[in-house]
Amino acid sequence: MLMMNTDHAIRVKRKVEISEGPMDQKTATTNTSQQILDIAQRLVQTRGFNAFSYADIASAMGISKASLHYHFVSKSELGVKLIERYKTEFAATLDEIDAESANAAEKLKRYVNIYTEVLADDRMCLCGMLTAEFVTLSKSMQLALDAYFDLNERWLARVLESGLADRSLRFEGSANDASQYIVGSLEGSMMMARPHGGLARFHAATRHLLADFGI
Amino acid sequence: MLMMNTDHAIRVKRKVEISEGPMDQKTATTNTSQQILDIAQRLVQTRGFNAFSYADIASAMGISKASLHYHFVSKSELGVKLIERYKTEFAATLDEIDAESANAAEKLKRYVNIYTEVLADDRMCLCGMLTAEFVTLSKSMQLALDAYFDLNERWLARVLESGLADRSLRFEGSANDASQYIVGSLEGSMMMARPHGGLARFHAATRHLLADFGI
DNA sequence: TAACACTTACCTTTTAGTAGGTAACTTGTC
DNA sequence: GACAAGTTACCTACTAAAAGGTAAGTGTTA
Repeated sequence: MLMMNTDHAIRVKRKVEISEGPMDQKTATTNTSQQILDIAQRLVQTRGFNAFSYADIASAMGISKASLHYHFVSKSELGVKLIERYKTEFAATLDEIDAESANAAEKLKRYVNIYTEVLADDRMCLCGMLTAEFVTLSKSMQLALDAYFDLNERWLARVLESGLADRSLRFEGSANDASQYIVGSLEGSMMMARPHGGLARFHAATRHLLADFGI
Repeated sequence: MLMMNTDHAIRVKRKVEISEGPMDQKTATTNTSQQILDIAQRLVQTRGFNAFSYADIASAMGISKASLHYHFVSKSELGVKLIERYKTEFAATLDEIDAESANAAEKLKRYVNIYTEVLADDRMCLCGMLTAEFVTLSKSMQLALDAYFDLNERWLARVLESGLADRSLRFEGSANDASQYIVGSLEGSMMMARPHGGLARFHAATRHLLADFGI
């Protein structure tokens, strides 16, 4: 059995964080780390966390496995960073949507569109994929995932409540239940569509879902 | 990278199928094979196909890994048998529902209830879990999965059409699209509920979904 | 005697992770 | 401005454990 990824591999070596070092060195570090995250993310989104290895990333980047361990001590740490980066980007997009949308209905449509674009790139939602593997992940990855979905569902619930107020949305039951229903539906439709039906299937599903909220 | 499970390990040894052998021996074989499938199924439903090994099953059953290979030559073959058995059981349940239900709405409610019971046992749908891992599975497992979902969606589409006729269901769009929407929603809600929200979350989701079909 | 349902004892490959080293660069001190 | 000391971002070479799988044998049963 792939045991739960341990968290006790606490980083002892020097940090690679943003320092007062000169610009080009900092950028170099950032680039490599970001590139590792980019490749790892695509692997998780297409294959899952338990179906890729450091060797895959190493060969894709043309560097050694040991270098990967320099940037991310353990696979579990890499996983946590992956989720946190994804969440941060997501939060920024949600802020953008909040700033630019005329009403709640438009916000919801744009939210759904985030998923559509991920699927159009032939990927599963990072955190949806990880949720399927949840029990096999380290505690720290599980906590990071919880935080990601809390963010999503709290944002959605706020949008839904404001949709009742501005009369751009219609639905029954609590905004909390509805937001969880939306996330579940989108993740599931995405997961099913990737191997069977593709974007067309997903579009049909989102039309159905949005219609259910009066859009 | 965990490579796609190869299918070229064609079974050369004697088959373990239902034969003209004496009853108790046949039963013994069947029992062991079924027990292997039972344990493997629970492992896939809780952890995923890429997160368990023959060693896990062996230790759970108290037999050797080699014995498992006697019953199922490769992990891929075990996977295919798992999906086929699941599909057969599912088909039998759908027949039962067809035979016993007064109208389409009742059929749909009982269909949803199948998922609820799986989740109540703390499992994900076998085929939903495998769908998340789809691209990492062998061609033969992928084909078996396709067949499973075809069965589901065709049955659902028939129920939905008859629901329009007997006026027990209401929905917009094609029955095909709607049936795919239902499957996606259920799989996704189930996947999300297992680590976060549990049965209560899933119940809220199914209430929402069924309401969407006029129930 | 032949099939069945197992066993022990291996095999190869892959896994995550470690030890120790090095070249290039930055930094602080004189 | 020279130079030692430290930092960064890598490397080769390794490890132990686990993965899926195989070869060859054994006891039981019909």
